[in-house]
Amino acid sequence: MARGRPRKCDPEDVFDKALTLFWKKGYAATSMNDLVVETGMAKPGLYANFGSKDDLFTKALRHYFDRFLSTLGKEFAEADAPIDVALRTLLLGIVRASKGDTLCVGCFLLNTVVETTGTPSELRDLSREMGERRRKMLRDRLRRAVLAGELRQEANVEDLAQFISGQMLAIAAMASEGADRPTLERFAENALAVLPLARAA
Amino acid sequence: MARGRPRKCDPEDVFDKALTLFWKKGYAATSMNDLVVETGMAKPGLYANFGSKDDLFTKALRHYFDRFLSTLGKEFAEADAPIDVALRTLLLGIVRASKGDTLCVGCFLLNTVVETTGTPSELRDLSREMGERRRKMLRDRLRRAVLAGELRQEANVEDLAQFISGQMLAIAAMASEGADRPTLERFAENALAVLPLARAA
DNA sequence: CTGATTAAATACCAAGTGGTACTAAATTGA
DNA sequence: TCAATTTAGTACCACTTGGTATTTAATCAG
Repeated sequence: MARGRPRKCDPEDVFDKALTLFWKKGYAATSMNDLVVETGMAKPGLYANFGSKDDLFTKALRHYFDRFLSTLGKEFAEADAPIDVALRTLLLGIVRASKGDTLCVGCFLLNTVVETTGTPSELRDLSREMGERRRKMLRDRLRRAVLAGELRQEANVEDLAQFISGQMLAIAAMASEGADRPTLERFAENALAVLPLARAA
Repeated sequence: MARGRPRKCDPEDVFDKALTLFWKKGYAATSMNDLVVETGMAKPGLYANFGSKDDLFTKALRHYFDRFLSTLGKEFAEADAPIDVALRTLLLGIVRASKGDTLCVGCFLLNTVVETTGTPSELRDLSREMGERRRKMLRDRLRRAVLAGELRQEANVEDLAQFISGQMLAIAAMASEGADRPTLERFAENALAVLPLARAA
């Protein structure tokens, strides 16, 4: 096994570094040369392993979003915690992800959605679709909470999901604006303060 | 007066069109050639009138923000309306600005703050400073409301301003995600629902 | 009509863009 | 030792980038 010249770089490492750079600089501002410097893999290697710049970016965004779904998302959607606890965990998780110590600042998905708003493209469609999946995750969980009697029967699940989705975006945007972590955590708490209005008596 | 060859394009029109294009596509994805096509002014004319690409973008962003301050901002900061009415007017104004019929989608300032997060630059500093001015405007008005007895004496003006600032960003982000106007309006109403918690008894 | 003045338009520059053909190196199995 | 195989690395491609020098056109004061 492993015939031929051995690899210099682990493609997974390269992929992670590429994702990080795209996250930091965005699609347009990141050149293939930047990626070569950052990852240590020469250009033909990048194309052989990941396809075009567009392909690589798309894969990176998908990976980023899948990771969100399988960690914070899964925890939120599946855990048995009461709805208010689940929502608090989710928002504080977003704070941690948006302003981690070692990671990038902000949200890769929001960055992409903003960068691609102006012109129709597959990337724009993809990033918007991810937003829709996020809202669906919220709706499903909130609906469960209504059925479980945690939220009022008349609670507007659609609007509530949109509201929480907006708070997630707000946290990422404020992180990009330079807000520090305590500020974001207080914001999350204040955002959760509307919840009692929907809670069952 | 008006010696020399007459202008083909009104520089103000050119500037407006440049602002619109930067708003739609962002800094990196907009080339000087795009601007030439969009504005109808040849490249040397652009440089003569507005300086470098960076200069032109900076001027456009400043103009955009000044316009916000002198319309929605002024109305919010100076009008005598009760605080809840003023906040509703502000948020619904943001909805209108983020999803107008003829204008661009989203917020030019948010777009810039997001695009420039990853790397230090004057543009990053400028856009963050504008965010800070927006929060200061909110703090000042909220403090007035506290003094006027409209909000509880112990209300945390700092946090409340940050909360409203976040809602403004959320609206712009959701507009970029493709949300329609009624959705954004319902979001604004829900965001305002936290206000009673701070209102004086 | 002339010369000064202002702006438009063309052409151009070096550097960088996404992407690829080709060569050189390093390993394994026979 | 020698192909076969797989990767790394160099060099290159046509095209676009931000930015400018230069020429041409259009106006007005005298």
